[in-house]
Amino acid sequence: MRRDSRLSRMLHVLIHMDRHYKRATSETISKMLGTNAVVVRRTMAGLRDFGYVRSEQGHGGGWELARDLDQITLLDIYEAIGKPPLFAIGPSVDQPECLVEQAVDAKLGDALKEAEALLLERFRTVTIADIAADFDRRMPEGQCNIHGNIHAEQSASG
Amino acid sequence: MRRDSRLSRMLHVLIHMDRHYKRATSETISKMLGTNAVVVRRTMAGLRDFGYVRSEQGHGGGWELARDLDQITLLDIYEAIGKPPLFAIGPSVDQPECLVEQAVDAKLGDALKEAEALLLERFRTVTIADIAADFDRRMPEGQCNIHGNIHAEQSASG
DNA sequence: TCATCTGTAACAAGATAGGTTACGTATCTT
DNA sequence: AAGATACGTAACCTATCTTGTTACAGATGA
Repeated sequence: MRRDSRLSRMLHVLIHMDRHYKRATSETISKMLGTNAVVVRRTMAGLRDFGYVRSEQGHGGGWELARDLDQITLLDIYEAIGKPPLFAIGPSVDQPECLVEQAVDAKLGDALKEAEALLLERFRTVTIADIAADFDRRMPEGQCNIHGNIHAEQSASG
Repeated sequence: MRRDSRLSRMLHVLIHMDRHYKRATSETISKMLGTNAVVVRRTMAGLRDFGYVRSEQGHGGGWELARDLDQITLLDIYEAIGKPPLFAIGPSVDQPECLVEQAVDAKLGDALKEAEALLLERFRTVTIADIAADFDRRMPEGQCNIHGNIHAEQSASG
């Protein structure tokens, strides 16, 4: 299985929604992400449940932001997509009876917990608006439209 | 697939080899780990290549430690098993042309790199002997034999 | 009524660690 | 020399999880 890219994808989408779309259909978003509309609905369902976006059914419907980007942290989105596992490594069994194995897992678990705490702390203190600001700094003048067109073209060709 | 448990398993084995066996066959080790002899050979091949263990073929052969446990760090073993991915999350594509996506991945990548650096630093400063010492502290007096018998029984029943 | 959207179920694809079988080769014992 | 014991490795299957895809039901607006 490839690595879980839901967090990255959702951040990507939310910034585009803020900058380039007032309301976007799952189809439009799927073109942005290079994926499928069902995948978009599936992943964004969590964000809707947590109140970060709204969805409207039927003709003229789609997705829109329900909160300003400076009011949403990476941790919020991580939780909204269901707090998927952060680490690819771990113990072999959950509750080993072997005391050596317990000692190994405890030591390894300590290191992982530390790293996880650091990662989640970063997630907690970074808002999506912070990332959008990074984008503004990266973007050469007048590149906004060109950039927007990347996705527009994908949308047209799809 | 469940999480990669090779690091945990190898640490577990090395401590047992130090404490309970001077030389162990893949079959014996596989019983310890609740797995298969081929899996053991496959995983321990990396440790052999890095000089942490030796293997002897043929009658009377098996695996033995080639270095003291206080001379092997968790980082050593992590590298010996091929530095498998530490994180289960990551970007969707490797080199996105979208500048928003680049900004997202950069910010996310910074947080992940920090967490990875912390984790590897812990791996670097902890020796397997440190874990074995933790085991000694956990182990009530006289439990060593009982503990050893857990694996001995598994070996006998297999 | 019909086209447009979301909501979901169901299932296939892809990736990777782990499990299993099979067989080659080395080594010790007899 | 023969046989038993063990490692080395290829080949293939399994399990698990994200992602991709198809199909269809329900909601909404023209």
